[in-house]
Amino acid sequence: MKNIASCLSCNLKTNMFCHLTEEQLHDVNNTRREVRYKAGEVIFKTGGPLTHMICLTKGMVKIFLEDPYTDKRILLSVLKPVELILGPGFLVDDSHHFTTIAMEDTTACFINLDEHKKIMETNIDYTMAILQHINKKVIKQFKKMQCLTHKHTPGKMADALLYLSNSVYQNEVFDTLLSRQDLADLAAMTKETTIRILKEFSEDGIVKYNYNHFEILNKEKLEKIRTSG
Amino acid sequence: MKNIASCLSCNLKTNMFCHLTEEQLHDVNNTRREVRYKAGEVIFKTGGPLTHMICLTKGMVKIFLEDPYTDKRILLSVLKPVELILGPGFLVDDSHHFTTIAMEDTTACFINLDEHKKIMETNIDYTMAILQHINKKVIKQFKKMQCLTHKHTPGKMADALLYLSNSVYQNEVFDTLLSRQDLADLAAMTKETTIRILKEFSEDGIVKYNYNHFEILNKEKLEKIRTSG
DNA sequence: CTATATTATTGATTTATATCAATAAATTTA
DNA sequence: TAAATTTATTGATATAAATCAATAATATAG
Repeated sequence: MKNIASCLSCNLKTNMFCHLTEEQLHDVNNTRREVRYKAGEVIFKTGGPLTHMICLTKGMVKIFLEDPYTDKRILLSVLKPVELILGPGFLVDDSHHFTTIAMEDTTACFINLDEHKKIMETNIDYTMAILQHINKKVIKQFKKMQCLTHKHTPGKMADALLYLSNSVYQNEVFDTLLSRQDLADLAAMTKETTIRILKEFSEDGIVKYNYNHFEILNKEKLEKIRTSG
Repeated sequence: MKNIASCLSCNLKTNMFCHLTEEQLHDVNNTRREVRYKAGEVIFKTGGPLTHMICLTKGMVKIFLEDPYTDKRILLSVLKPVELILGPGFLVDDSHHFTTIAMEDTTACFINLDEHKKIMETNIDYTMAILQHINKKVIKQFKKMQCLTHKHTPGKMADALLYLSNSVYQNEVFDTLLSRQDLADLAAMTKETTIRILKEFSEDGIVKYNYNHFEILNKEKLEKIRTSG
């Protein structure tokens, strides 16, 4: 936590990197590559080789699970700066298990996983922070899995909207870069059903929207729909 | 890997513990508690305090995700000895996020998480093995999530049967302690649908079963059903 | 060894949601 | 700016799977 200033200086503002020594931070800073993406561009692709983790320093990205056989996808999460993206293939099969796509102009800092592993081996605070980061994701996944398998479409859509409002945009009013199909993939349903449920929510005065502009008008009701399912 | 003999001596046969020094293994061995369970008894309960991890040394257990509001559950996995069970609440909120239930006479070795953390802090090989263990689980979860959200009931049931045959019982012929409701929870459907699909599989000569005795007759066809979905 | 409770099975019905098809709006390209 | 393409919306229909209800089989308790 001591070297937050240094973290800021290299745009690696994650809590993670604040566990590094000045020397380690220097090493990371020297070996990292900054890559810029435009909206829609793929950063990581499922099945591809996992050689780096990224620190997202600018722009939002969307994380998809993809089925290689069907073209069905689950929108797992929407991530915003500053966030560390390290796939579960690390230490397992060195391949990507999700696809990462830039939603807008995005800057990602690529950090070599050999370098990362070397640091883990000598910096236990950092390693524990990584482990904590992973465990937090697992807990979220558990909740998502329960939501998607047990709730009906209104409950799933309520959950999706509350996720966007609470966790992503952190505002009751937000403009999203997600398409209707993305929203559908987030809530695991078809785009047609997404549209119909949004309309219902609108008619019930729960949300107000126009294209990609959304306003959560009645959060309590939305939470109720999420809970009751 | 050097001290496999010592691992065996204390029944902690997981690869994990083979990374420990003699001294660390000794410490674990001295602080661990061996607990015996009967069929149906709860080992960990969702929401309960996470103070220990367990090393399952005898008997199979089932791992459930539980929804506190509805009584719907997902049977996440069936674990058999020797397996380490460490919930994602570790380093996060120190609470259980899944429920662990003994399926038969079971022996579990409780290892204090403070002790465990202490060892992690001084033994990087062990820590990396833990991280690998967690990442492997995450990859499995991703697959499960995709299966449960996108496949139809025959595909989900095929997946469940192949999981039991390939990963749990490691045999085309097996007797399971899982009830029809458990199978339903494994494949995220109702028990009635489970029964109907099993019957269909039986009529098509894909599986043969009688109560809890199952035989996979046509694995290729079952795999095809899983894939096509 | 019967009575009771639990689990498994089957059938009839309902319902949620996907699919299909057509149109409308918005965005991109020429 | 118009044409073409993509994305969004609406409606009609089909269908998968849940729910409800009843019976059968098995396990447990008295």
